[in-house]
Amino acid sequence: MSKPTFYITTPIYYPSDNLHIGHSYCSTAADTMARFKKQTGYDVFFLTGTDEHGQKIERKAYDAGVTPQAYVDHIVDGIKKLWKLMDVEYDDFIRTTDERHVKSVQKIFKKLHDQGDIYKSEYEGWYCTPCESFWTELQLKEGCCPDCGRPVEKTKEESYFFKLSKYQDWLIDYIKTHPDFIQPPSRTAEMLNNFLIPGLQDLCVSRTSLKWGIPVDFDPKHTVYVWVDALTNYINALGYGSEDDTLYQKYWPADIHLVGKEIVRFHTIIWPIMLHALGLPLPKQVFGHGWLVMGGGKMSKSKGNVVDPVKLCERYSSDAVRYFLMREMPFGSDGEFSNEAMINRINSDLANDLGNLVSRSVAMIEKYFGGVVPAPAEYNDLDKELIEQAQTLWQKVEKSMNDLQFSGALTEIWRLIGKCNKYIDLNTPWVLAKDEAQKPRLGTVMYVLLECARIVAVLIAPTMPRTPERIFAQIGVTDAELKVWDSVKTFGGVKPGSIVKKGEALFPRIDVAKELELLEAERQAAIAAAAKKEELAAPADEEKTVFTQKDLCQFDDFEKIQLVVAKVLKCEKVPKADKLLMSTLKVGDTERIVVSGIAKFYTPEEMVGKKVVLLANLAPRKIRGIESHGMLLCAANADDSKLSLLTVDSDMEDGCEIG
RNA sequence: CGCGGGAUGGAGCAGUCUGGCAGCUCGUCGGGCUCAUAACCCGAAGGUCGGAGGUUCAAAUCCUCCUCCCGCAACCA
Repeated sequence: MSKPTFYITTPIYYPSDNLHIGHSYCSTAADTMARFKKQTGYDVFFLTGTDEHGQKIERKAYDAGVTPQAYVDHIVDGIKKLWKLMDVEYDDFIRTTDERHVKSVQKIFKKLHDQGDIYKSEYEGWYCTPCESFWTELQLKEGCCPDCGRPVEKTKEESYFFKLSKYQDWLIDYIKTHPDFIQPPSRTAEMLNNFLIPGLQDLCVSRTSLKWGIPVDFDPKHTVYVWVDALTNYINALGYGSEDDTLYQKYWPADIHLVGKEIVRFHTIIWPIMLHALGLPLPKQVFGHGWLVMGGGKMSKSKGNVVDPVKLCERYSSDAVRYFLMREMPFGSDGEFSNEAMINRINSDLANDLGNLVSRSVAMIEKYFGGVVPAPAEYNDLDKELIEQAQTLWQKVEKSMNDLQFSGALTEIWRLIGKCNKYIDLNTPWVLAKDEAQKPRLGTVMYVLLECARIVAVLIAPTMPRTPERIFAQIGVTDAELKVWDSVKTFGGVKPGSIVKKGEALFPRIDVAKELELLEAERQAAIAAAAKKEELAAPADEEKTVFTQKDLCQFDDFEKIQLVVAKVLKCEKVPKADKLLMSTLKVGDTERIVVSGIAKFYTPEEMVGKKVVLLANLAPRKIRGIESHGMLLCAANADDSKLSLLTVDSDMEDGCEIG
């Protein structure tokens, strides 16, 4: 007797900054799906939340002069307001700083440890100072930090590791035998070829350098690193492992984890293995959706192309924004976001097609029938064709929605709307109205239109939660049973005799030119603001760039280092490497090849002739197959966004020693 | 030859699996209508389906090669 359950999640967002339209996109999709499932009779649980730990937030909070907790509290506040504004109605919002989550993470960590899937590394490891990250020998890429690529130091710092490698074959098998697990299917090949088949490495799951996180309770100097912390939110929110796990029992495994394509990897490799190790069932599906791109590029603050969903919703209504997001691009592939595209969508689909259809239908009933819905007389072929389309529409919508093809579902609905507008023209009610004898025919036409409007209102509800009621109010539908899913399977729900009432335009037409101008002005202002902020932040950052002096070094040690002036004779890009330049250097009477990761900052042409500083006696190393003999000294800021080669102040011959 | 995805009228996309008159939305132009939010309806113009070759009665679709774009990965002594 109980309804089937449906558990859907969004990723837990990282609250280091306010969310942008890309996050809204994902949450709107999840919400639309959740609403659709509720509408079609499922017992739905919709989870979203925030992933609040980690270095970046610690730093942001420090910069803002507040505690990390206070910092995330503030951002989370804004996120919850955004979801409210966008009618994203989640059943639970989990924060990784929640007590329930922290406790459960500790338990899970311990369990995995006790059963031997998490082990403490007994070997010396490698530490990347800028990243404050600890890596195993295996994780290193060419002997460098796999995150930032900078040199690492040998340290004895211990760390816990999760045995991913142990379950690799099982996972490959699982993915191959469950073709629906990773969606869209193209992602499956990506995961298998890039990560699984080459082989997994054990995963570092604790850090001793990280303070803002969940402590490993049985070894408190360790902090749980992101994986176990973030991914387990999906079961922790349901009370897994707690005294009351009824929700877990009821809803797990999840039906869909909706994630951005950039994190498909974590959800289809690390998370399944973690669950499997815990002896738990896997989510039925991980769906990687595409990104909203703007002007061809990813959104970024400095480009000034970050779109603020709050502004859009305030200006155009959340239903309009939701409609645009769900309609504009097929779910799963990337889509272009532009103000123009959005406004055009709103104008043509919502104002012209839907809004105007309701408006003209209601206006005619008021005009010709005093606002009282007429009873239909006999249906002719024209009517029957439209009716047939209207009462079978739900089947197409249902199919598309179940495949997460929101765009397809909406396209089908709008096909009916288009047909209705045409139906009006074919029947020319204004002509019928002039002939009293045609009154029954006129009534039939009006009735059919109104009923179609009702069906449309019901079907768009998951995507546009507010609009249906506004339509119902105008077309005089008050009975609750005429607003539910089953009511669209038979034509004829609207009751003759009910009263229609023309209201405000559902979606007022937008003046495109004017609006674009306004938005552009705002965008420019945003860029200026971002630039200004950066300017202000830059000096402050420098002050705060933590300069930690390393252990003292004796003169003897320094003597080991041989720095010389070198002249760049030739320079070319290393093929198939974005960042590498290969330079031929003249050092006195010798020549040598050095490979450097500076291609983003210098072109080969401008390198030629430069007098640079070379660390000459560095042990040679192969980089991308080329043996590099030494290292060009550079100054670089923390995030590598700025870099400058060291040169000598006045012209010195190559080969001169520096010291 | 690291792994994927993509290239289709001016714009954005579908169609490709399973070959059969090249389709949708927006825009442009012309017409119709007057119920409606200058909205709606009809019609037209506009594409050698990224390039070259091949298979076939027939190719956007299948095969081979090539070019360009986008992710991921790699790369940072």
